[in-house]
Amino acid sequence: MKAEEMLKSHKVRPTANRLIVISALMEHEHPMSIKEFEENYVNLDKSTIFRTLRLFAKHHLIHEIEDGSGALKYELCHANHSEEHNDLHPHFFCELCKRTICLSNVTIPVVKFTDGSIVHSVNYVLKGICGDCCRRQSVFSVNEFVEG
Amino acid sequence: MKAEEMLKSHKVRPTANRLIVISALMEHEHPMSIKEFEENYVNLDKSTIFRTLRLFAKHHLIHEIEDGSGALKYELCHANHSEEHNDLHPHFFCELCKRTICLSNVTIPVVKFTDGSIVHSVNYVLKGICGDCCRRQSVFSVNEFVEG
DNA sequence: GTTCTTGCAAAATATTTGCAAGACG
DNA sequence: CGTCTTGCAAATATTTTGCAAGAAC
Repeated sequence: MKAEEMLKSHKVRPTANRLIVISALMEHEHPMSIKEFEENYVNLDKSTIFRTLRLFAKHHLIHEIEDGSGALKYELCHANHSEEHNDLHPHFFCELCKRTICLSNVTIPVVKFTDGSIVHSVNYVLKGICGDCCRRQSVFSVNEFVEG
Repeated sequence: MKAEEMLKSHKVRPTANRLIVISALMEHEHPMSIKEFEENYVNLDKSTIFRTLRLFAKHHLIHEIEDGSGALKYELCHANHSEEHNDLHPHFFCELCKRTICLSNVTIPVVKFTDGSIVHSVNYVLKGICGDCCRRQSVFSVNEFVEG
């Protein structure tokens, strides 16, 4: 789906800025932080990015991911239906290369929940050292970089 | 276990401040933010709290929980062994009353992970409206959500 | 014209550090 | 003594808002 249709189908007016933001999210395969938008699209203002992403989230175009990096990350929602986030997957945050990786092949394990609570979203994040970093730094013992 | 033993057994020197912090964590059954410490223990300095908690986390006395409230939460680690966090459980963050509730009766579902990554920690947070708030506010229809 | 959107500045919130004084062993 | 710990102030980081100008309808 093209960027413009994407917005329209979620009842978001496709302004220039919004098209930039949604396109960026469609191109990148990893979740992006506000800072990342600022750095890569210099003419976008921080508060515009913030408000745009908040709007997108409200309209279920994107997910917010708290990966413990200190900054929220955002990624496209691939759910089939606009109101139902059925594309939830865990994320892995690498403490070395600071990347947040979608484990999109893994369905999020659902927790039984029976006390009348309403669940709006699920955030499942693993933290550690990713495979790439492990291999890259195999000269060091595992314990050395656990300690930082 | 008493506060002082707790610290000593994890090789943390039991200073007055640290005893206050660890005791607070032992008394409260819910995860606490730095702000909560500041407000409830006025003579504790913010940076002292911060450094104390960081130290505790490093020595596996506590867990850090990112519940999406904007501030990290901390709670006692009840794991059997000091190096192995086997007491991990999901948390539920209520968007209305802002409480973070431990679903301590639920074991965290483990994601298969096979590419050579090292997992240090797991953060599994559900967000929504807790049962108490739901009942209090009949505004929300129970059917609106994914009953898990 | 009215509403929506944006850019700029700045407030608000949270985390983190530098440094010197004090406590501890 | 030397090291660890603390309090204070301030830097940094991130999120969020106020407001007026501009764009869209």
